[in-house]
Amino acid sequence: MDLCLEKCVHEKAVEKAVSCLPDAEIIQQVADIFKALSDPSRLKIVTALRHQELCVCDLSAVSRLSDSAVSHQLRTLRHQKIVSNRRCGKIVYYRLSDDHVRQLIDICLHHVSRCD
Amino acid sequence: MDLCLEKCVHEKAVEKAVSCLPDAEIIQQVADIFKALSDPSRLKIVTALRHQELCVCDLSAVSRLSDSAVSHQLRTLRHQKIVSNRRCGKIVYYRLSDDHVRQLIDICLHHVSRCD
DNA sequence: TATATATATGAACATATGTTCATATGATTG
DNA sequence: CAATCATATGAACATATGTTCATATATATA
Repeated sequence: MDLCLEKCVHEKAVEKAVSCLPDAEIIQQVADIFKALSDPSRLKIVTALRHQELCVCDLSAVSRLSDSAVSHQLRTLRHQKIVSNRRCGKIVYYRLSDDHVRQLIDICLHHVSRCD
Repeated sequence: MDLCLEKCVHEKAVEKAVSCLPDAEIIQQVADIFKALSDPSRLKIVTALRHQELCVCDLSAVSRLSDSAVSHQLRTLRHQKIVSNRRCGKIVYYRLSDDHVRQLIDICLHHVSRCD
């Protein structure tokens, strides 16, 4: 362990950063949201849901993944409360839970498109 | 393989979603940005840099990670162009490259704090 | 009730990832 | 130039992750 606690160079700045840093729990929650969006398969699913709700089968077609793979990924997204669903007979429709997700994706798409 | 291509339920919606879906390359780039932010250690580093630049040693202190671990993570963040650096003698200062990153983190912090 | 369809889940496997430890590089100072 | 400090990197290891395949559940229909 070479934790830089005494030798640290900019004491004032470090103190400020430490005091502004969110709790470990909050950091973990934010990390979990980003993680949910960090896989291309899940990102395709979420992006496809930006403008409309779709069923699992639709999402398989759009993402070109197996139904099973989509279902597994939807579970992850559900657990992170990124998507919600409603059942209508045999069919389960998924939608984005929250507009924040839409914003995150839009910012990133903007970012990689260099439109700033 | 049980790709749902013929049986797909909502042809119109699927077509629309497919036509709106960004290229695989763009999806991958966006996923990479989210992935860079999906680890608590990297997220601590990036969050600490939200309001000021800090050197590696400072970042070790703030995040309570070893210098080596911080340096490895900074490399990842550098490769994703999330942070930039400047050298000043022995010391290397890191800062966020782009305001988009700040926005992403702010939205997520807002989101998990349920302030909507 | 039996069958079919849409979705969900568990186990297994291969691959990716984050940390540590050892060591290297680059810059300052004696 | 030698020593020291700040940072960077490579290898190794344990853990996490995404897909597939097999199977289960839930709903509709014959």
